Amino acid sequence: MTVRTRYAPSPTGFLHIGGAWMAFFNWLFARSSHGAFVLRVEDTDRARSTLEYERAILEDFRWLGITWDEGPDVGGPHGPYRQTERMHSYRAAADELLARGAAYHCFCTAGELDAERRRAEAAKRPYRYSGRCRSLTADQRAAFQREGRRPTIRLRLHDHHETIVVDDLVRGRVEFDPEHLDDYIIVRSDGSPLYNFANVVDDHAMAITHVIRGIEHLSNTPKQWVMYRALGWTPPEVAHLANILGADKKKLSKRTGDTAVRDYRREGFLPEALLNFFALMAWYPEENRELYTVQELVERFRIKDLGKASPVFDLDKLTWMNGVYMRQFLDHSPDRVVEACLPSLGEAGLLDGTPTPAQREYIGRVVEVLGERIKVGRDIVTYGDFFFTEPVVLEPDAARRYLNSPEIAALLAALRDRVAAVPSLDPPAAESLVRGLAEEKGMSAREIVHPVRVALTGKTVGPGLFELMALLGPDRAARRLAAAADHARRGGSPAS
RNA sequence: GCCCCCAUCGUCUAGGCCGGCCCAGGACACCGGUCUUUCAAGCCGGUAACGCGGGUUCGAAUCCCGCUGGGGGCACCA
Repeated sequence: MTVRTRYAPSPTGFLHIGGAWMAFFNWLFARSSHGAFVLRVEDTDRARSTLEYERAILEDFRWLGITWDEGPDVGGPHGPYRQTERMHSYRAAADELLARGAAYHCFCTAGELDAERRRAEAAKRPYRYSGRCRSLTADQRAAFQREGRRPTIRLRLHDHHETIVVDDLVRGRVEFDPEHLDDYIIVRSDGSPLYNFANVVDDHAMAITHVIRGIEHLSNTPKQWVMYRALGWTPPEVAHLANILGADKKKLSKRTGDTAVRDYRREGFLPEALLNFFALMAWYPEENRELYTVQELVERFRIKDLGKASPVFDLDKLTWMNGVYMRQFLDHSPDRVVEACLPSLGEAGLLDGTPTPAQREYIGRVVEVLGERIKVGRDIVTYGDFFFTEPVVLEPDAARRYLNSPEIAALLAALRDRVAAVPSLDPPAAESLVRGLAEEKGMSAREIVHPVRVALTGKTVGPGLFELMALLGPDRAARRLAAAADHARRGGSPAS
């Protein structure tokens, strides 16, 4: 049997970390068993669904490297892949259910049902549909029809008395007493299908064999199982995963951090790191190891080894992991690091639009100088903004501490003259200029390095001083040293 | 209210099916030290957990029961 999995996003927003995580395991399972991964768009909620969101979600998946074999854009043998385009099959399945007597028309209005529900709540009884429309006569139906009532369609669970067993691939056998289920609505009065119905019909039509989904669906599963049976279909294998929690142990929300995949992309996280991290939130392939390539994950994945508890999204660990990948890319494909830094540069106003080849080259050199300091793309701004600003912005504390005396001013001015006198600078040249000056003045390198660093970068922390001087070049370095000398001469107070 | 799921360091987890190798291992974070012009990275070291209560057993993180805590479901939402 060929494994076929799916992820079914609703295009009502950007791709959420939780959704991407769930999709990832479905994808991983399909790939590890040489099966197919299907993307199905659940857009029956027409008020909130848009094509823009659909496109954005697809783009985020593509960026992550989660590829689909069938979907709304590429089509496939079981299409179409948007629920709004599949209304005919829901209609057909509903008719089939009606014909078999496994479903019936319900003429109760929303208001009437609401009243029923409220009564149950007031009596502290669990609400179950009363079943008033379960066995209407033709006359009664006609009467309701004449009143102008438009019926919904309900699945008949009433006759089902056996225990419903869900064999969850990660949780094992879970039993449900059918007495707690009621005849639930599968088609609205306007003829559109509800989630539990469309989902079953589509999974069957698309020959889905395995579904990995959120635990919130575990309680829905028995309802779906009854429908599969009524239709004479075989349900897929299922595995339910607990949801990702935020640092506050509550459901991941904007309050505790970014929730959209796109936010992480913008901040300069790498898809490789994200995928590796995703895996670890529910599954450790081997003991004592946390770094895996996607290929290794695909080779090792076993659905049974998935964890049952709710993982907390640990941003610190993701950041560490991203740093590991950044350092690897620094060696063999530094362009990937540059790529990850671009959005942050744009957002910080340090880069306008798409970089020219020359700008890209320069950014590449900045990345090289910043080196392993860049754990996330945005670090290029926190550590290296001065490579892109003119004049440099002095951090007040740093200037007060290191650019505060006439002696410093003289020192910086002296270095400025030496820097201005050379045609070009490479790191060794920069080093000998600085160390040479220190020696002549009888100072330690340390004493001169700090003020110079602040003069050139505005900060007390950053990349190696000589590398940074070389990249800045004699002109810019000289200008900054002169400005800083002025600043120091005034005793560290800002220019008026 | 009813039903379902879950429970090892602050966090992610290994181990639990086949009880002794676990006075619980790794990683992130944190704290020291080292390297060093700063920061980061690296290296060395450290703090830190089996939710509670009963069983079963010579022996329980591991098996059983109860409790507590957390999460989810009970829609003409998905």
